[in-house]
Amino acid sequence: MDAQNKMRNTILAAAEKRFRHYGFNKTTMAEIASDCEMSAANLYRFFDGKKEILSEIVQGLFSQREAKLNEIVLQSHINQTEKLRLFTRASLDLQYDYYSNSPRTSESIDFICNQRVDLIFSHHDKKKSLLIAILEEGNSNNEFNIDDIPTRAEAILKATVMFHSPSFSICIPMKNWPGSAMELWMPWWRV
Amino acid sequence: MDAQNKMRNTILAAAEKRFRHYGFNKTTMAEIASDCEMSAANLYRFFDGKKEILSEIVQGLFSQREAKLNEIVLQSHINQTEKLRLFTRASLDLQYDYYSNSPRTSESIDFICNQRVDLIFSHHDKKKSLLIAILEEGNSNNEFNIDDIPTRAEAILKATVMFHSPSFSICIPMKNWPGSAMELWMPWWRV
DNA sequence: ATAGTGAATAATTTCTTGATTATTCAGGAT
DNA sequence: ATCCTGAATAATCAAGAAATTATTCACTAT
Repeated sequence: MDAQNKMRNTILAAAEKRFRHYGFNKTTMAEIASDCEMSAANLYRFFDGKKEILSEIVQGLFSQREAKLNEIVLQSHINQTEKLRLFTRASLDLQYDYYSNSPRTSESIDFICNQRVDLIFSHHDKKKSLLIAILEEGNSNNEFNIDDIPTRAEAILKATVMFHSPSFSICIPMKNWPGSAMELWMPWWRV
Repeated sequence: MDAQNKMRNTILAAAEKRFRHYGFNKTTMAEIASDCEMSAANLYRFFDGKKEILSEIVQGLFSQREAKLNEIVLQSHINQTEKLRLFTRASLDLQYDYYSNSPRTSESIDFICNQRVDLIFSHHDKKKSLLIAILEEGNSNNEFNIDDIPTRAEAILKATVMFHSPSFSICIPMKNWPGSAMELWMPWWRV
C-alpha cells in the first residue's frame, strides 16, 4: 500500500472514531486533522471534504458487510434454507453490533439517508444479488421452487428490514427515493 | 348526536381537509375557524388546541381502519390463510388510499410520530390482537400449528410494515420508542 | 347559564446577524 | 516537483429580535 493510501486510511480511522463517538456534526475537520497530526488544509489533499470522508467510511463499512455475507453464500456444506437463515441473521447482527458501539451515529445516518441514499441503495442491490444467488442455488437443488427470483429476493429484504431496528436505515425521506411514486416502490401494487 | 358533537365533527372535517391539502404547520387555527364560520377562540370551546384536533383526526382514522380490518376477521366463509392474506392486503390498501389522496400529510405524520406515538402503538396493538384472533382460529382448525401466537403476530406486523411505504409511519425516532433498548424492541435478540 | 367574540398574552416560527467551521489558495519547506 | 501550512473566503450554525400564530380571558349577546 502506498503512502497516499496509508494516510487516507489513517484519516478515515480517525474520522470514524470521532463520528461514532461525538457525532458527525460535532466533529470538526480541525479535530480530525489534529488527531492525524496535520493541518485541516492538508486533509483536502486526500479527500474532497468532510462529507466525502463520511461517504468513504460508509462505503468501507458496507463492503466489509457485503464480504461477510458473501462468505456465507460461498459455504458449501450447508443447504440453502440454512444459508438463508444465516444470511438474514448475520445481516441483523452486523447492524446491531455497529450500532450498539456507536452512540452518536445517528447524525451520520441522517446525512447518508438525505444526501447519499445512493450508497444505501447500492448496498441493498449487493445484498439482493447475494440473496438471488442463494435462491437460484436452492431452485436448482429442488430445495426451493421459486417463480420470480428477483422479486422474491426483494421481498425478503423488505420483510426483514423492520427487524434491523425501529428507525435505523429505514428513515429515508420519501423525496430521496428514486422515483417517488408508490408504484415504483411497490411494482406489484394494484396489479 | 347533540349540537356539541355535530360542531366537533364539522371542525374535525374542516381541519382534516386543510391538514391533508396544505399540511399541519401551514394550517392556522384562524383558517380552520373561518372555514367553520366562527372565531378562532371559539374552537377552544370544542377542542384543547390544534394538536388535539390532529390527534382526534388520527384516532378517528385509526378506528375506521380497525373497524374495516375487524370485518375481515369476522367473515366466516373463508379460511384463516385467506383471511391473513386479505388482512395484510387491506392494511396496505387503506394506508395507500389515504396517503395518495393527502399530498401534504407528512407533517401530520411527523407530529404524531414525535408527540403522539402512543396513538400509533395502540393502533398497532389493536391490529396485533386482530391477527392473534386469526392465528388462534387457524390453530384450533389445524389450519396452522403455531407455538407462540403473540410473537408470531408481532412478527407478521413488523415483516409487512416495510411494504406499507418507504418512509411512512416507520420514521419514529428511536427516542420515542418505549424502552429505547434494542432488547426491548427485539425481545428475541441474542437469545 | 350558554354561545360567542375581540383583544391580550404566550408560544412558535422566521429573519438577521455574529460566530464557528469548512474549504480554498497562495506561498514556504523539502 | 511534492508536501504542507496559515491565512482568506465561503458556508453553516446559533443566538436573539421581530413577526406570526396559538391560546387564554374578560366581556357581550342571547
